[in-house]
Amino acid sequence: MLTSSVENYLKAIYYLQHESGWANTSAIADHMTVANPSVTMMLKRMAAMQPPLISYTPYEGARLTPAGEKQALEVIRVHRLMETFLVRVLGYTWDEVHADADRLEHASSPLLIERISALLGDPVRDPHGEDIPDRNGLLPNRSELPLTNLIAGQSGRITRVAADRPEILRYLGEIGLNLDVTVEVLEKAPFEGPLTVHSSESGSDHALGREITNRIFIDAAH
Amino acid sequence: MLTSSVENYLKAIYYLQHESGWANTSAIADHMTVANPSVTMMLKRMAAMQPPLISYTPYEGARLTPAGEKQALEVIRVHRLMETFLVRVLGYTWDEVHADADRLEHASSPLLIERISALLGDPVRDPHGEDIPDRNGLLPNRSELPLTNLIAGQSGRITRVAADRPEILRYLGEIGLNLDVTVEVLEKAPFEGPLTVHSSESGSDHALGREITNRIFIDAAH
DNA sequence: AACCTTAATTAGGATATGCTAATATTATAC
DNA sequence: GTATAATATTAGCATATCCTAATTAAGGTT
Repeated sequence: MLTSSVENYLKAIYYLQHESGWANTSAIADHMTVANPSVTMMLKRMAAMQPPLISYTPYEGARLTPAGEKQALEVIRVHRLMETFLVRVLGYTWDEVHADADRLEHASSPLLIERISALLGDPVRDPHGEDIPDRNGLLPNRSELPLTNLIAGQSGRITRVAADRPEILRYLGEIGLNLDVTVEVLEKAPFEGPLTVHSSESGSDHALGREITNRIFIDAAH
Repeated sequence: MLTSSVENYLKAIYYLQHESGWANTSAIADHMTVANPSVTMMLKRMAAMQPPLISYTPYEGARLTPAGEKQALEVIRVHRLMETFLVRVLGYTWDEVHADADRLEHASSPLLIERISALLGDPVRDPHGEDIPDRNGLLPNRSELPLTNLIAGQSGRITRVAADRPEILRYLGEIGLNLDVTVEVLEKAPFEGPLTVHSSESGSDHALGREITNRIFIDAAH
């Protein structure tokens, strides 16, 4: 069985690899709030495991092997199931779930995971709209685009909010930007400036910087 | 914050102290399936903590300080809440809960604990009939006696089953010896021999050794 | 092509937890 | 009251994970 630490590295590498195709030492260190040498050590260990979880090229970085990706998807499945459970069963808000899910994900037996999934009706989306891998690690293909990509006058349904900081999630919830809400872009300031959007839920308008609108995703199926 | 390891030692010391008034090195080592020297080391560390969790006398053993007892009761509270949750919400049987609760108890935030307790209606008894300490670590006083102490012809309600091994719990469940079931002692063999008991739940009779009947408790309020 | 910057690695150490083998202490038995 | 058995501790070592400081490698500049 993998240690929690290894599971956390797997998650980090998975995310970085899916953002930029490659996970280098500093990026992992940043993502995990850990010093660089700790990452180097761990990458070597993970590459030396039987079977190897990553392939590692010094001075370049790491990529998940198929075995590593399978494990990473399992951890992500549990994390997202836990977040869903915390919101749906225990009444957490979407900004409260992350830290607790992070701990629970390392303390879950296969039985617990199955029971939680069944209790929730085998959910496919967590409280932030992230896909929940199924038992086999399969993710649905979705078509969505960042809110930033809409032009003024366009509107769409929020399918995912990939904000990492709880404060941002709380703020978005407060101004009515929740999952499945329809938003309309009223104005898009030039020079990479903010977007002014209207929430159908709250009925109010708000200006949002692009660091945020890049992380709010809209159904592209229209 | 305490590590899981320290939390486990606290639990072990608490149990041993309540069984025999004192927790010595070997007993702790046995209870935790760990080598003796590991225990000695840990006891020293726990006695040196600020505030000390135990008082430790070399070659004698350990006792919880008030601070240690408070922490131990908190861990036990979480453990028993988790067991209750696993049974009531996730449909575990009483023999399946222990290992999972053992891991979850170390991964629970204060918020999680409060929410679970509230969801369950602040339960006071876990699936084995063990008392759940309240938020302040207080335990109700109960009057109960081991099934062994009944004489032939007496009957009573099962209030607690302190069997540690899951196989025993499973067996007891199968023959209808569950919490709150009324049992009658039909026969009590001499020379510390087995008791033959009748379960009102299953309607069947079974002979049980005293290692088991010592761990089944009956309401003494009658 | 030598130089500099940035990023990554190695060197050396710390902490928490476990182990086995060797030693010391306490308790028991004559 | 000494010898022995049972129990506990110390010594020495291992692993997983983290750290800081020093060194090395890679990539871009002149």
